Amino acid sequence: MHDHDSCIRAALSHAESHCAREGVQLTPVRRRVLEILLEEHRALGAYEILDRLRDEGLGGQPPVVYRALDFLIRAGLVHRIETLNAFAACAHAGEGHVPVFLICRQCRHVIETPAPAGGQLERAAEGAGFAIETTVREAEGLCADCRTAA
Amino acid sequence: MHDHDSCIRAALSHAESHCAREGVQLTPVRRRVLEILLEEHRALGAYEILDRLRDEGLGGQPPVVYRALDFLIRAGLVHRIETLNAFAACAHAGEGHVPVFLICRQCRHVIETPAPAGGQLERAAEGAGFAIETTVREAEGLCADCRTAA
DNA sequence: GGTGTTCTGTTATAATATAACTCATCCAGG
DNA sequence: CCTGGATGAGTTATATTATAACAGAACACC
Ligand SMILES: [Zn+2]
Ligand SMILES: [Zn+2]
Ligand SMILES: [Zn+2]
Ligand SMILES: [Zn+2]
Repeated sequence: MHDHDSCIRAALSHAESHCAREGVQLTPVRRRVLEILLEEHRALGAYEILDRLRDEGLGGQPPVVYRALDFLIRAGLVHRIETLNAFAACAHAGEGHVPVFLICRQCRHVIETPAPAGGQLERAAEGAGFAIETTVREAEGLCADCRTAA
Repeated sequence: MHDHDSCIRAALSHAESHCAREGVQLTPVRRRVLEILLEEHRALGAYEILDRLRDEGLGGQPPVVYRALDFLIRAGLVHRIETLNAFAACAHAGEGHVPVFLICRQCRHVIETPAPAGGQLERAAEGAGFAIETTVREAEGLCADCRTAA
């Protein structure tokens, strides 16, 4: 099993030092959005996050949460999952990785696996003279638990 | 340069024989959606396609175009580009490939490159005991033309 | 001619995302 | 001090993307 409390603390402290180093602000809204994603430990839609914020009296309109997510994504602390139109806290913040996501269509869990750069996308881009800026690598299927359950 | 007329004809004839083989119908709406995507030779949003259909008196409501797109995607004739929430005719229909997309953020062109199976996604999945059903591989950046222009 | 199947038409609405403007705060330069 | 720029939050309204739900046409099979 996984020590979720210490995993959250580590991620938050990484976020703090990252923001301090970059000279940007981890404001209460931004910090709370990151905490929510870390606590849930799964991908949440922007409006799910917004509902949580609203319950806590912290910014009741969509732009608030979308701006916070933009910030966290630019900082590399959160990833957007294109396949789900959802967002998840990075599970390997600060490790210099390309994110690869495995999304279970049954239990909806998202596994972020660390991967080195230099896969098919990079090779394809090189062949075409294309300069990559960001990449999306996502797979949908059945996770190990759901496979054994079935 | 690229002989677009013959490329469209080839793709349509592949679509016809594929549907005949599978015993499914390439109806007028479905065929026209595929033609539009082939003619444009780029990624179109569902509502852009819908506007074109409407002009031709062929199905004026969103469900019509979304249903046609579902069909064409299931048939492997069209791909959904997750990064753009858009759709593009497959440039390698019938060649048994995993789609890899290079999306230029400047000219919005989408390059579909053929790629073999067995990249990072598959390796990551194997390590996690995850059974892949579909994959998304997309990169955003600058295409060769836009790089030389800049 | 009934009966199941497939496809389309239509209305309404859900879910996701952004534009545009306002206001508060902080802080460096004068 | 006080002021002008920068940053971030609040708010209203709206744009964009996608689906639910149900009705009717067309056809195929028995
Ligand atoms: Zn990550
Ligand atoms: Zn699962
Ligand atoms: Zn393809
Ligand atoms: Zn370009």
